Amino acid sequence: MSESLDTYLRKTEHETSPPQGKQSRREWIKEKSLTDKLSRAYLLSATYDGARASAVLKFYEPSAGRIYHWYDNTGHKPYCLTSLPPEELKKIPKLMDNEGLDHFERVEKIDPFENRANQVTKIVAHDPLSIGGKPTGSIRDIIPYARPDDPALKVWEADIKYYESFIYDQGIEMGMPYRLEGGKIFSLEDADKPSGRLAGQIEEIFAAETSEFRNYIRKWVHLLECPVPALKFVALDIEVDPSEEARIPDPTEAMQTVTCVSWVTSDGLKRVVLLRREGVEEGEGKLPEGTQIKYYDDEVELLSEVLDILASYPLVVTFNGDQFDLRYISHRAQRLGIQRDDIPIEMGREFTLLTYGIHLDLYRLFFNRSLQVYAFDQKYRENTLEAVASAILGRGKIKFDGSISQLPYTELAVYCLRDSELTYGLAAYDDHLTLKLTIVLARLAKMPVEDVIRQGVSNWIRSMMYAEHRQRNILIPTSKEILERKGETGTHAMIKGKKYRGAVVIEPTPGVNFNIIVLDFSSLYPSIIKHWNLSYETIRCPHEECRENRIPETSHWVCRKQQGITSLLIGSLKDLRVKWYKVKSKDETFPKETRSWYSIVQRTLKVLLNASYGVFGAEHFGLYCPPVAEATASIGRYDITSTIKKAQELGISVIYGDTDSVFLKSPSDKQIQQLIDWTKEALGMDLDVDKVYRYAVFSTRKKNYIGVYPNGNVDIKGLTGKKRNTPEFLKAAFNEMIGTLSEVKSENEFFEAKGRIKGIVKDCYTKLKRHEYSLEELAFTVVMSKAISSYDKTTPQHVKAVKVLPDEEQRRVGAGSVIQYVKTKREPGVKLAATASPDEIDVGKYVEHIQTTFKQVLDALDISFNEIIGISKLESFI
DNA sequence: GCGGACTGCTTACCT
DNA sequence: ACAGGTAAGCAGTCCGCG
Repeated sequence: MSESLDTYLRKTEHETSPPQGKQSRREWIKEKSLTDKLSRAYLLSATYDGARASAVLKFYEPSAGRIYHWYDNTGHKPYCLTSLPPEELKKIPKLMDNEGLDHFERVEKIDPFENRANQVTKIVAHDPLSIGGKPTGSIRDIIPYARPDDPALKVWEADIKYYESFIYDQGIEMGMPYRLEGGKIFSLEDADKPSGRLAGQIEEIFAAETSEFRNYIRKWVHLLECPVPALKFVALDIEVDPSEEARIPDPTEAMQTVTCVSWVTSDGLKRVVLLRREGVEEGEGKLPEGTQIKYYDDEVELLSEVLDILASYPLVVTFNGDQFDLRYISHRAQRLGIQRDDIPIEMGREFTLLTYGIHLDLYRLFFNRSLQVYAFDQKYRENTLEAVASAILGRGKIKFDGSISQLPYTELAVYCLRDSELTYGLAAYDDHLTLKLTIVLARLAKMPVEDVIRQGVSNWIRSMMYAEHRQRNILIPTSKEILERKGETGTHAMIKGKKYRGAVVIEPTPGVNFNIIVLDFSSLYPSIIKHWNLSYETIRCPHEECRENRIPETSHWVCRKQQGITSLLIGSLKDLRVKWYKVKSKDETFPKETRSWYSIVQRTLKVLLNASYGVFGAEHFGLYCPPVAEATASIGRYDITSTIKKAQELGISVIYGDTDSVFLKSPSDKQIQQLIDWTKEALGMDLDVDKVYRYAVFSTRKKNYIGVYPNGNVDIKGLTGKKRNTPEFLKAAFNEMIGTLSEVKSENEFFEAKGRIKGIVKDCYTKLKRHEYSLEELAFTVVMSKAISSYDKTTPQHVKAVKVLPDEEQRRVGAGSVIQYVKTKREPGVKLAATASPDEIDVGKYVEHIQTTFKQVLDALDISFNEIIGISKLESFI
């Protein structure tokens, strides 16, 4: 063992490998991770251990920075539910002969549709796979097969992962602190109750709500007020010799040598290990100060050190480690003869997990669309380490020319270490925002952090709702059952192929308008879900007397007798966000750390709330219920249309509106207040002043406008000049025009501004004609959303540009690649920017692009594009 | 054989 | 594997045109 390795192993305070020859490392890890006493440890993960046939919880103990495993000893077992009584089940030989079957139990469950208790049979098994998951002979498949003609036969809750079932049944609080003693775990809820003053304040805010609603608020507050400890973690990255072909190494084959591995830890260590190879030069790369570097002659020894790290850190963070780094390490180690049982990596089909600690693949987290948009404010557009890190950390990967196999040692080390540093930065920046956000989601979704990071918003909401059902002893219905009872949709979508009609967009009034007030319904859809008691069980409820409680513009009605689960869950989360976390995150009387925590909480809630309506219209969602989605959208249309009508009655002119907003032209304070009061009274909805524009510019196009704030800041929505595929020369000219507009303070100043804008457009046109723009400036930048071969219906321009490349170069362009191309005169009309020359450019096409980009604004200013161009044509003659 | 009207595909955006 | 609505540009098809 090297000296430097010894240094950091002392820091981790426990050994990483078993005594020589005693037992396999994975078994040894499991034993070493057991404890019978912990005063405070945070539950981060759960899984199922097949060998021990029980659920395992993984706790993080902050003072030692260690993970401890707790094996369930409560006797909880996998099960599913069925409508068949035990005596009928006993008549099914295949079931009775099933080796996994343990026993039957008669249990009472509340039927969510009828809201009454029912007897069902619980089929308990020895192991999860016997319930469902075996290719043939799983219990969940045997039962319906045995009774094919029985339409009333039902099997429920058979497709929930076992550890999820365990979490839900036991009310396990993911992400929360626990005490462990005498083999039992105890929630530390009393120690973490918000201070009396705070709890009192929150109680006061919700005093008018029902006691059921207030109970939900208390549950959320308990989960969301509890702080997150500092986490010890390592970020890791590997490099592989691409050797002969310049293809991406295959992690399941793992044919190529691992040449370099680097890692950066939360306790300040930076280390690079390199493999000595023939003909590689030392190099002149400069590693950051304090970086440890070690050369190995033997790849097995190098990998052993890496496996030690993976066996000793509680949290391992990678960027694409699921698909590449950890997978490659595992297969490579096996290929080189290391025993499978000595590799502390657990491989699934899509995930790669760790035997000891927890692996978080940040690629999957940053790839999540909901988080990208709502948690990270669309700061990055592509899902590469380079793009995400540059946007968030302001620092990108190391660039070099040629192949990675040609890099000298120190250059390779610097390159590899940078990737680890960036990955580390993505986990650590902004006071560990990424990790905290993950833990908040784990608490709300009742899901292990590893699953949170790898799954989408529909699974978070599914898990949150399933847990709620189990806690209230409500039977979780199957998707099929919901669909049969509640049916499909009835409205007609505007877009072909969509299931139902969505939001309305108001035709804008073209032109420039000063003093624009934008009002919007705060959290429109969650508010509707709360106010209208929407949920899969309450919509189209079985009660005759509820049928008159109609949803506008649809044939749906909603229950008046029973409070809907979705309505309660989403309603309480929404109110808590709006009335507590959002306001208090800006309250200067709170300490800075509290405000920053509140800001993370409110952003996380926003992610969940924004998706809460959409999931009901998503077929793969566990509680898919199209009428709920359709009703929500329909009420939204009703609310905004009647608000606009009311505004007009009040004498306010409405310039524009989209989904949940109305743009009003110079309304008086009194008029605004009247409208707000009316929506509260008539619709039960909160309408707020969202933005005030000094002036706004509209063309005839929807979802297209410029809004200038009193301080000169500018909102640009939907305009071509802002889109990321627009060539730089157009973006630059467009921004120049925006700069001019931001300085306009009154209608009088517009005259001069128009003159300057004409100048900007004309200048852009002239420069184009004179070939003064470089190819980079002229390039369109388009993301290829799928593999080249999948473009079988049409061949878009960016694909055309790639298709002229030789095959081996084409193969390197896959889904997610960014293509830069210019438009050329000769067939096929496009060429990659890097391969084109300035004289091939199709100037005429580019003039059309100048026109569309600026027309969106010129129209509103009453300026004609041709007039501008005409002038310049005249000048070019002189 | 060619051009205009049309539909469909694709990307990027808005709420 | 949240949803639907809009803009823009191009690809591909159909039809009329003696």
